[in-house]
Amino acid sequence: MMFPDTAAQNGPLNLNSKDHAQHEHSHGLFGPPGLLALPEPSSDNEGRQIPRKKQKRRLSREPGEDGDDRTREHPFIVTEPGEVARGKKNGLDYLFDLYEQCARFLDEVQQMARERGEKCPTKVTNQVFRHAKLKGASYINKPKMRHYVHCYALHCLDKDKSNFLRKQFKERGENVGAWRQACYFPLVDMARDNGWDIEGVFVRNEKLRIWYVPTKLRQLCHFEKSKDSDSCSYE
Amino acid sequence: MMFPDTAAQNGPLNLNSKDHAQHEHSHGLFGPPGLLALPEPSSDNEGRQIPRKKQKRRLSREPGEDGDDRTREHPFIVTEPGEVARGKKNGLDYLFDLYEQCARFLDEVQQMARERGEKCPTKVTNQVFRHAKLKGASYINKPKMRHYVHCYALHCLDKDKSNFLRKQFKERGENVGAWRQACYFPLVDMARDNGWDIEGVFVRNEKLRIWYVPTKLRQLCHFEKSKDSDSCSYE
DNA sequence: AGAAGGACCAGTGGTCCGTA
DNA sequence: AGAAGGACCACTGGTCCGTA
Repeated sequence: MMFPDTAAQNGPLNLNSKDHAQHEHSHGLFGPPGLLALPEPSSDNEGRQIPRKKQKRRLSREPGEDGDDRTREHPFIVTEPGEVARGKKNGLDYLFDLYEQCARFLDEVQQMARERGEKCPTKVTNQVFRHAKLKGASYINKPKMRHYVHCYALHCLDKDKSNFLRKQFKERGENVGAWRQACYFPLVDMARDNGWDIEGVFVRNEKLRIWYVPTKLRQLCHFEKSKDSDSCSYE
Repeated sequence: MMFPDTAAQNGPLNLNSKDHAQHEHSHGLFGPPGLLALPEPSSDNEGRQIPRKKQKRRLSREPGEDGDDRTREHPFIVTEPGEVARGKKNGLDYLFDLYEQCARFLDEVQQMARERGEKCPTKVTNQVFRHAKLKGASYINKPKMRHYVHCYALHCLDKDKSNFLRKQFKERGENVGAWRQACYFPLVDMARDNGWDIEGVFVRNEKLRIWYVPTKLRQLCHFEKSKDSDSCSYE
């Protein structure tokens, strides 16, 4: 498949450093203008638009459209480690595996960026989610992954506590939302033990490094911290 | 000056962790909903909008407006180290000082972010430029700073070569644009010496770390690299 | 002509809320 | 009701080009 308009018509690719090895700064730099002109980047840049005109998003599906009928993912339920969710449900091991998949997709995006000399993301960005979708992982999406990041964080940072929490909440018959809320608190404790540097807690962990610290978690840490120092000043 | 609408009406600040110190996970977590509700962040967030409705930018100044007549900064000329530009010109020492000022403004922004528990920028972002303007440094702006980043980079990474280039280009009577172009090549050489990791070259330098690698420089490195490996495969 | 910077814009991080 | 995720939006990084 060819797109003549994008494939051809690159500006002059005269990087002009054939004599770049010669001594000092005589890089043929004083030639004609257009000297440092660079060709367009490869252009098949992971589905990103080539610019020109904001696109309109279509609103909800018209009834009567063909519709490839992508049904939603099954909701998560609280499962203990190793337990497979039965019925139209997904378990937490599966949830955490999604995070590992994202890490792999990020690796691929980084690899591609490096090959192309483009800036290389260090985090799971929109680009990574786009790439995942393109690679067929349609079950991965940004709101979901962001929603449970801190649960994954606990899983990475203290597997025992994470596993214990899962068992506990499963026994009590709590729903996913309750378990998710509960995951914040052990993390706040860990932040306290690390001088309230929750960012650092994330960055220092090999697997967590690539995930943004969730706003709510950062705020929780902030308020706990100010409470701590308040009571301190009354001692 | 008070803005009652923004200052009052914060949501319920029931972080509700008064019993946070008690054993294990009984953090009062099973109380009423709204439990993890957090108050609005401090809101005087460096001129950022409080959301709701995209704002229109005014186009160029109507003739006949009062106009505080902020004239443009004087253009830069190539000066040698220590030389003060005369006439309506600015010298390169002044240019480089602008970068140091930005670093200080970034420090301030980081300090504020940490106090407020907000995410803390590691680079000179829009927020930093906004802060600089707010603090009266109206002579600092993003396009200018981005334009000369690689010149500052050379100044940071190899002061001798940078100074030499300045003297050389001043002698030859070259204009700022020519000097600016010339600054790319020593940097490409440095990238080569560092396995083409220009990102790393920036990040490893204390002062450069906070500046984004300019697109053009990254591209230059990329094309030089592919040229190198091409000729290598023919040996 | 050479240069400074207001203004623009594709895309991002973040998350609300119509949906199932 | 609880949960999944399309869609939205303030803002960002990036830089063009009307301006002086």
